[in-house]
Amino acid sequence: MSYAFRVDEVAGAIADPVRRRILVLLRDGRLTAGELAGQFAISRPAVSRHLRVLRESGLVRDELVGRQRFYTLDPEPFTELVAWLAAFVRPSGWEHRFDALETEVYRTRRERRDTAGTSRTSSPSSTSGTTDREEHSA
Amino acid sequence: MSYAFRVDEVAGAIADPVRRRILVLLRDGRLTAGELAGQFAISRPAVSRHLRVLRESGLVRDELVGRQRFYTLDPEPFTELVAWLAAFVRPSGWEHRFDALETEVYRTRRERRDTAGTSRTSSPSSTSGTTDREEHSA
DNA sequence: GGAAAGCGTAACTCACTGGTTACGCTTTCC
DNA sequence: GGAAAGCGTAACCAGTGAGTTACGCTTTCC
Repeated sequence: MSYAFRVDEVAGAIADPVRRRILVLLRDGRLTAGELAGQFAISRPAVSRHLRVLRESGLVRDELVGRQRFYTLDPEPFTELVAWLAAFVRPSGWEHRFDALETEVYRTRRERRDTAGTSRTSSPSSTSGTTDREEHSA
Repeated sequence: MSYAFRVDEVAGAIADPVRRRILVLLRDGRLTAGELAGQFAISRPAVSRHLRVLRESGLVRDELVGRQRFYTLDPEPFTELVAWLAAFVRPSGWEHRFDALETEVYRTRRERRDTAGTSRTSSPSSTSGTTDREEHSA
């Protein structure tokens, strides 16, 4: 028990390249909806909806300031997903170490708060690779 | 640079509840396609295609034995995804620790090999939750 | 050798997702 | 007060993804 409840939403949110790039952009500090949209070739409403998905999955938080809306990362869902993944990677007895990490993360999260940026540029990423199976095509 | 290349495929694969449950089932040891399909209410070909997605994302490996096909977990993509996620969670300077963990994981992975199971039962999981945003609906 | 078991694939349907344009609401500024 | 800025939402459309049934191939077993 414990983890693996919002995993569905969080994994789904992360599964999109645009949303992943939004998250990466937000890693350096908070940005407005307009600043984020400016980084993409797609329309502003499209980005707006991606932001909604990220909001609903809890990965970002929004704050309305005047007529602009600032978006910030919320590391908690990341932690949850990592926790779920850890069960597939841990050598058994891993979770203890993870919990320790989690504690530390929560601590330093506050320290990182209010470290806001304004406008920055970016660089695209994300590629794909092909796989071939062992026994399958043999 | 380093990680974040197969992230798209892996995240997409994990975003589906059926596939996640397959992974959970496989955590206790290898299972045949039929044994896996037997755990779901959906048709066998549907499960078969989920298995293909998991194969192509590298999360599982298959081995043909006679007329049955055994599926096994491959922890490596999990590790890659965790590495990508770590950048959002780490207190800075985290990656070193992660690399250490990764090393350890690879070591113990081999030890876990050949620990095959045959037939088991299961229990469903996965739920969802609603979120409400701070400033948004205010 | 032929029936049955075990799986994957093909063809098709239906729902969802991501994109676009049009629009409306709130805040700023002259 | 009215124009412009900043964003979200609605309505619509095309592509994708997950499910189904039908089918074909290989291996086992009598």
